[in-house]
Amino acid sequence: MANLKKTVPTLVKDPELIKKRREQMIKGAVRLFIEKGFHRTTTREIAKESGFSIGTLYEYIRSKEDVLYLVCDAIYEEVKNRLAHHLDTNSQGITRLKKAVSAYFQVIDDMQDEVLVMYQEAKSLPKEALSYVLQKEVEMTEMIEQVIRDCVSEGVIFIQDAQVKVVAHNILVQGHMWTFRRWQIQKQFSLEEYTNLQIEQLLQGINYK
Amino acid sequence: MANLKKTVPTLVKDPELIKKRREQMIKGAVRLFIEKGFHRTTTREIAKESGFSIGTLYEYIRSKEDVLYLVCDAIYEEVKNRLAHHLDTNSQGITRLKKAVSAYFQVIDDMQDEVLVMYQEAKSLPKEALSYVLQKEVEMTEMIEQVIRDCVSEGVIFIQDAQVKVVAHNILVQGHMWTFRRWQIQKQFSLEEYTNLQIEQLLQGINYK
Amino acid sequence: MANLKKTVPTLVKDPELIKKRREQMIKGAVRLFIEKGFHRTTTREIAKESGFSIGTLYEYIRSKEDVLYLVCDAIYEEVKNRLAHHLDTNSQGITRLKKAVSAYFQVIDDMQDEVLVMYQEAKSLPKEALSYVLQKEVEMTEMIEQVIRDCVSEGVIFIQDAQVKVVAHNILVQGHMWTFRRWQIQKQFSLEEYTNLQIEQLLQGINYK
Amino acid sequence: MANLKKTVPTLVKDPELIKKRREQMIKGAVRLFIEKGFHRTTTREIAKESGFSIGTLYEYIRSKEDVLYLVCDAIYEEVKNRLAHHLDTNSQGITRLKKAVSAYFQVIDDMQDEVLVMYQEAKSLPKEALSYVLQKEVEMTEMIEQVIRDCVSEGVIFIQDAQVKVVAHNILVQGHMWTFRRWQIQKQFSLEEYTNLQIEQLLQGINYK
DNA sequence: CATGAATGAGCCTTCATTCAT
DNA sequence: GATGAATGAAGGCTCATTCAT
Repeated sequence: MANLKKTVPTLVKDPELIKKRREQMIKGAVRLFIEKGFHRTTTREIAKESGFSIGTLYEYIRSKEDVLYLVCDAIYEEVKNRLAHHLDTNSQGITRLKKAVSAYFQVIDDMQDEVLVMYQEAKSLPKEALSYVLQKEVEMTEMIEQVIRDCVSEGVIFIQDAQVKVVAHNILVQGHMWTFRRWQIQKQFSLEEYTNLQIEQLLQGINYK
Repeated sequence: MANLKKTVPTLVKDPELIKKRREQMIKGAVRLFIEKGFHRTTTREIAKESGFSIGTLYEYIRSKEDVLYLVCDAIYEEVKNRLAHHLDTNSQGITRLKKAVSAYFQVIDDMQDEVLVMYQEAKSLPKEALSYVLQKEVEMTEMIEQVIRDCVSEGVIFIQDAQVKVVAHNILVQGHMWTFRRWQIQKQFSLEEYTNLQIEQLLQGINYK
Repeated sequence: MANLKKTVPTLVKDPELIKKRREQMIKGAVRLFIEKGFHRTTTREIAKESGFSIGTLYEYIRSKEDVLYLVCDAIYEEVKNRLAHHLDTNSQGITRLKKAVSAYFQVIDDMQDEVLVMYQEAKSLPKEALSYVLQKEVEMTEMIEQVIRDCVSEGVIFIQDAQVKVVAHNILVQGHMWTFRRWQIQKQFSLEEYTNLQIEQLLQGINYK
Repeated sequence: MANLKKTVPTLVKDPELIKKRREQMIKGAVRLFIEKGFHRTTTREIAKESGFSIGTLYEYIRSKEDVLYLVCDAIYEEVKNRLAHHLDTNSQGITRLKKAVSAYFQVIDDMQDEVLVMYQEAKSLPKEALSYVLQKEVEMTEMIEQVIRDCVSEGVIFIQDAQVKVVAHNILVQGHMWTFRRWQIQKQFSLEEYTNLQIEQLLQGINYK
């Protein structure tokens, strides 16, 4: 269950430089992937957008797929970090869950393009790299699950264990929805409205007889 | 808002033949796209898998993207038809909604691979073709919305209009979830369990203080 | 010990065409390999020299190494055929061996450039292809050995078995010498002189006390 | 016909250092060339195998081809030296020639890989460098020729002048044979057997009527 | 002197598309 | 209508060489 970070081999030795160059690279690649997708972006374009030559690009990666991995990894890391940061509340009771959902939706909204790219292109990752990335998804799910379980422990929510998982997945996916279906949803709702409606639905379900 | 079917130009006149060849083509292409994705599939492979030559393939389409359009269109049509077929019930009250959700999840489960392919590759469609396909998504949403509204009209559900939309989207996306997150979800739940849990959640929300 | 011909896969089906195109390709490639060696020759150059486009080249081979294999194979085949043709004599006694050596040296002289290329570049063949080619060398050796053995059977030569092998190898290699050391040898001797001297040496050795 | 040693320019002044670094370099390069050939070896690999950086490598050479020249030159020098050392006998008569051949074959056997590399890769040398190296080959031939001529002078061998040259070339090439055709010959004979058979053949030729 | 990051020309190969038969 | 050979733009990647530190 350990999830050692997969490291992409480099020809360059200086760790400082690696960090710097990869940041440039990721930034450039994300911009391009958002614009035209992974397959339609060439390595030459990535190099240029990153501010260095094609030769230099390949000093920091072995293959184009490495760029994708680096990009997906960075985006996940960013989302997770932001989320973790926002979850760090002292709220009590159901408020805690509400705030978590709000925070999560907010993070997704802030990183719409990145999230979109990641979910659309990750499938092009080589098998092993994909596993590493999917593991991150599992971790995200667990973070949300934990918030719910905390509420259960506190006695503010009464649901069976299986339902916890389903609800966690639902919340996650409702975040994705906000980006994937934005051409429909963001025309109809503001983020705040969307958040409120989803939280309401989450807590009360449909009010039926 | 018009939804005229976008037609792909052909060099061949005989409509019967067009229909036949395109069916072969779609069947072959879906198989390949499922296996290796749109970008990694070559037109030669599509022709071969379809049972005719590359030259013939290009008698029935203008570009590789046309194949993708035909495939996405066919899959949507199939999903919509199957769903429409299953919705055709005489159920009353909340049961009607429950059955709709069940039916929808069942359809998705039956067409997992196709649904997965469609949602993953549609983004590679040229702008205009993408619009046509997304329109189908809107229609699907409306079908679900209609079921909910019917319940509202019948007086078995009391929710505001905005919530109807959100719930419809949620249901749709929970269907996608069943395929997109199958590596997590299908390990944890059977389709029946998943369906029941989602319906329960949908109707009652979280049982909280 | 069977030596099935290794066939290079093609995208083209018409065997006539394959034969024709490959002949063009081999001819062009030999010319280039002679001029600048295998590694310094580009696939584009091969295509151009063969009279077709780079795309077409790759319809008839899978990799650059395939060209080298085709070239080596063709040269060996040519040398072997020519030699076999010339060996087809009715000579008796030692004359038979003399004629064989003459014929062989003549063939080598006629195909100097090709022979040179083949022996210099074959090492770049992938392992398996190299084996196929080396097998041809074995067959050549056996052809020469056979001529010697025939003389032994006829009772015109008396040498032990091991010596037969060594002599056969020597003859082969003295042929190669004529091309590999041409910058020295061909300055000093005409082919006829060289042939006579080698035959004399072969038969009598050094006349020593 | 002058045979001035071609010197490879350096950025470094200190002759001691140059000598030391080049020895490292040659040792490393030979190892790599034996393993994968000149063209498949990169300058980076050479630097690494030599124990210094790519930058340093280029302080001691101007181009990759310089490395090849240095390597070929060093190998030839080594072969020549070893041979000269072994020839330094006091033997008389035909024994002198026999010992020379034995010694030469022994040297070749000891340096198989190096000899193989040199003869296979020297062709990639730039024209001028190639001439320098070939000159070494001439010198080797002359060394052998001299041994034969000494025998002729001593009156133990009676052959015409032209034959002397041919025999010298034959001996040289029979040495190469031992490495180039090792996949055939070394399977059939030990070095001793091979040496004896070749000497026998050299002296007596084929015993024919 | 030594280092190693940067460069970019150039290589091999693929593949969507066309068109003569 | 069907076929498949031909095309060449374009892509991913390598590697000899340079030069600032």
